[in-house]
Amino acid sequence: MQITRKQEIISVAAQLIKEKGYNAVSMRDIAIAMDMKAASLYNHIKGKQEILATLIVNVAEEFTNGMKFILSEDASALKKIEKIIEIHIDITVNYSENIAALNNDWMHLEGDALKKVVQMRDDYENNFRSIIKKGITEGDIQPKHPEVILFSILSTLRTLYLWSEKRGKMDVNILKKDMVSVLIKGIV
Amino acid sequence: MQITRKQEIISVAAQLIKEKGYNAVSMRDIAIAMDMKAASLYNHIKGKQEILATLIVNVAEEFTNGMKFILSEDASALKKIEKIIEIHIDITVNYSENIAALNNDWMHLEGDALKKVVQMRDDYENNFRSIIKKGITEGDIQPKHPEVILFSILSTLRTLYLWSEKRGKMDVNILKKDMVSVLIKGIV
DNA sequence: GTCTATACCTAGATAGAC
DNA sequence: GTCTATCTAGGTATAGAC
Repeated sequence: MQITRKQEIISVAAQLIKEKGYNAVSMRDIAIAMDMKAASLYNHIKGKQEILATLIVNVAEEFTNGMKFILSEDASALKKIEKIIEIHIDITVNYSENIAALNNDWMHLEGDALKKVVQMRDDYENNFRSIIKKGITEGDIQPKHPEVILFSILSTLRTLYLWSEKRGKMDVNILKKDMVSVLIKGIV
Repeated sequence: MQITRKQEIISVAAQLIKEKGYNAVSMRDIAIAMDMKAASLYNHIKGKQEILATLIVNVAEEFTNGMKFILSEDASALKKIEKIIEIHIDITVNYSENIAALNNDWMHLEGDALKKVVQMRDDYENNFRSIIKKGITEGDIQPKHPEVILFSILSTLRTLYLWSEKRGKMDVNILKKDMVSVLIKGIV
């Protein structure tokens, strides 16, 4: 698997989009970072939208596949939540720029890509919510409002990408262990 | 305190910026939402930057004042963290659009406003970090990596604004109670 | 205080030479 | 595959009439 010029462009663009947001990055900015002219980009990609759609759909599918795997396993609700946390950390390590785009620029997607991503996101949240509710009825999880639990865990996991710089300083497995502990058992 | 036309413009712009982001909202968009022409906006504001700076600096100062109050109080680290959670919820209820701008568009600030906001943010995080560390040395808080604790709580609190629509369905005090419980004691 | 008109710039994208 | 040149649309902002 060698890197194509197209992948290179998308990768360079991803960095810029993570830092400034989709609308603040121009095709000329991307071209400068690639050391070429903006017009030349169009020999490799159809347009700016294709970059955004590729970044977001790719990582959204990672999460969807991860959730599919978790649902297929026979485990307690609590174990499944732990697994969700670990999957988020793993995906964040490999796709931090894509996650930034997914979090911050999904609303700038157009057409079918927008519909698809919104649908995947809804499905993901619904599956997560069901696992939490199951954990509550089974007595493994505190009977707090499920939305509060869902939201507090998910908001932490979704913004993990902001840590991608600091990540080098901390081993991924230690991060997983501490993060699982803090999110599940709290801090006291 | 009657609402000036300037405040009205900033308020209308804040809604749009929350939904689409600063760079995706044009002066023409704001003018249409105000039912006037773009040129007329300039009789009330200096430019688009002023809108962003007002939104972000105002809410950043709320957090700074909240933290100042907490630091002045004589309470345990754990009580102070509870208070921080409550303050975030209170500010989110009143400034959800401003928080969206602070979270997503702070990097589009220019000049002194940018410097000021970044400084306030750093100070806030440092104060929060110190409280967590104090709680750990005093034995009130689990000896997990302080950055993990800081990050997991703060990321949840910072994205609370995404709940502003659902908020109506849930009483603020119940939300506070559950959120404090989930973030402090965990979910098990 | 709002309007029309417009200046000036930068955006995404295409055409066609090399 | 990359370039120069260019098109068209839309951006922020100003000038000046009313």
